[in-house]
Amino acid sequence: MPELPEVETVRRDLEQHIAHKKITNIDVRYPKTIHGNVSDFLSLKGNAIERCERIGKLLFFKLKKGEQYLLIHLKMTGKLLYVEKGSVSGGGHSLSKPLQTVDDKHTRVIFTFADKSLLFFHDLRKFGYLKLVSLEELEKIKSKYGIEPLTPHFTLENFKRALQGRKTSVKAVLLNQNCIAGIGNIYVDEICFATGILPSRSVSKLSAANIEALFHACNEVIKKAILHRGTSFNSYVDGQGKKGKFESLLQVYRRQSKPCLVCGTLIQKSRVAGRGTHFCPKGQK
DNA sequence: CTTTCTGTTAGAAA
DNA sequence: ATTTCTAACAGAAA
Repeated sequence: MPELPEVETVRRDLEQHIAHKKITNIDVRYPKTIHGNVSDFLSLKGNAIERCERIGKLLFFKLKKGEQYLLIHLKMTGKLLYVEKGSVSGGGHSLSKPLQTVDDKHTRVIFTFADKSLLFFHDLRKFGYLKLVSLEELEKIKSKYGIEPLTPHFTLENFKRALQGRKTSVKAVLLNQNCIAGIGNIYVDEICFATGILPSRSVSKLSAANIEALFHACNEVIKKAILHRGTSFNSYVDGQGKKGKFESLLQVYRRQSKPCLVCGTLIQKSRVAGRGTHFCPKGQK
């Protein structure tokens, strides 16, 4: 679930549910999920979450005390699930719908808040991490991120600059978080499809019009995906059990061997920038 | 059974 | 400096 629209959806939900809550307990089931010193991490007990923020695909919670920040990266399979007080106990039926998404086996960390609500960090593949950092460390991390769609810095001028002098493919640049932040493998294919540009095309061979089209498609595709709460294959489910709705709106991703929704030509799949890549051989050049 | 693939990215190798 | 490849891990699919 982990591209910008999905992480933003999670951020908004968490902001609603856990902002201003005091952390009363932390259960670290899998210590390697915590980057840095685990004992230091446990010092979060007694602190409170002030607000939930995000840059690119990285979530971070500002803490009330100590100018500290809790970074959370979901990587491939990380999920954050908020569960209301009472929903989790007993193994009952009526109130336990969220429980179905919290299979205990892959739960790595559990936060308990003062009102007895819970936040589960669940991560099958164990690539995701939680890390406590200072403001200084946070700023250093943020400074490495490229421009992000739908933010004030994401201007056509800056977009051109981000692509300037690159010798690699369009796909590699759009996936490079240091150039452009937040785009992952699903949306990069969707953006390329929307612009009629092959993901494998060299950035150096793009026309001015191509660059402008890509710039607009980044904003439009990401905006639309956020509107639909992202794409869920098996991923994000909120406290009410709602999944993302963008999957049915995907134009090319995972549509190999199916007819192009524009021209009917069969969508092809290949490997570009080391990733599975979907495109229409007729509509994309 | 084995092999390949999967939404990410840090770090090594080229 | 930039680009490409691999490893980290688990499980589904072929």
